[in-house]
Amino acid sequence: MQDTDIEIADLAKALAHPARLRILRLLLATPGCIGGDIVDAVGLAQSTVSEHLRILKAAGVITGEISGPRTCYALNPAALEPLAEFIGTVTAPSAAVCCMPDEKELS
Amino acid sequence: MQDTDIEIADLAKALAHPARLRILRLLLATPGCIGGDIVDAVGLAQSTVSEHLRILKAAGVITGEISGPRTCYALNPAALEPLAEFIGTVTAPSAAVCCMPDEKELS
DNA sequence: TTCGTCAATCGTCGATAGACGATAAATGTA
DNA sequence: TACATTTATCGTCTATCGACGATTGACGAA
Repeated sequence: MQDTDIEIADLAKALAHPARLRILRLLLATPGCIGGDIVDAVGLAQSTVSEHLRILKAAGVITGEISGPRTCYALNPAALEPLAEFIGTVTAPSAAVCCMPDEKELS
Repeated sequence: MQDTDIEIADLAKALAHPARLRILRLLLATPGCIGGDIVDAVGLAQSTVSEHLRILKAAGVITGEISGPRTCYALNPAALEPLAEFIGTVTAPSAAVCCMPDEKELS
């Protein structure tokens, strides 16, 4: 259980910064893959953005493969699974696996 | 969008520590509410646990009301909503609001 | 009132995170 | 080859995190 908790904590840590959330939103909104456009979008220094990308990549949330002179970043949503499961466990009182639009509104 | 991101980042930060995840699991597994039992369960110093509880409470993830000489902690799952929504947005490629067990396995 | 218990706060310490500029490495192009 | 572009890494600085012991405050019990 504590191994899992460390993994989940690391995932949460990867999401625990507005700049990284912004990067994920960018990758989500961009059909292809983007490289240095991220730097302009988040408004931080190139080295800082590179560090955030490294953290996200280390957590497995994104993938980055070198494509010529630039790097192609893409989302890897599956990596968030453990964290999503934990939150689901906490938010779902006891029942409701899925597909149960009962009195719990899901906005 | 960045206000929301800051809020989500703060929530993620609250989850970004194994001890805090452990506390949440304890609160989830405990029917009533518990006080200092948490200290024994997580195996850290009382002041350290109190600090973790303060962080969770500041994020709104738990509530703590004083009940006589001790404090009664309880989960507040609704506070995780923004984070859950973000993760849902990322993990759901584009369609599939819910109730669509297609080729994406949901373990 | 006095004591014991429980939780919060304070002060301190080392470790980590976050930001930046400067530099280096890789690659396509002139 | 030489150059421009793009990204990663390094070094440095400040701020925050995480842990602890010690102290304080609140409350019930003797």
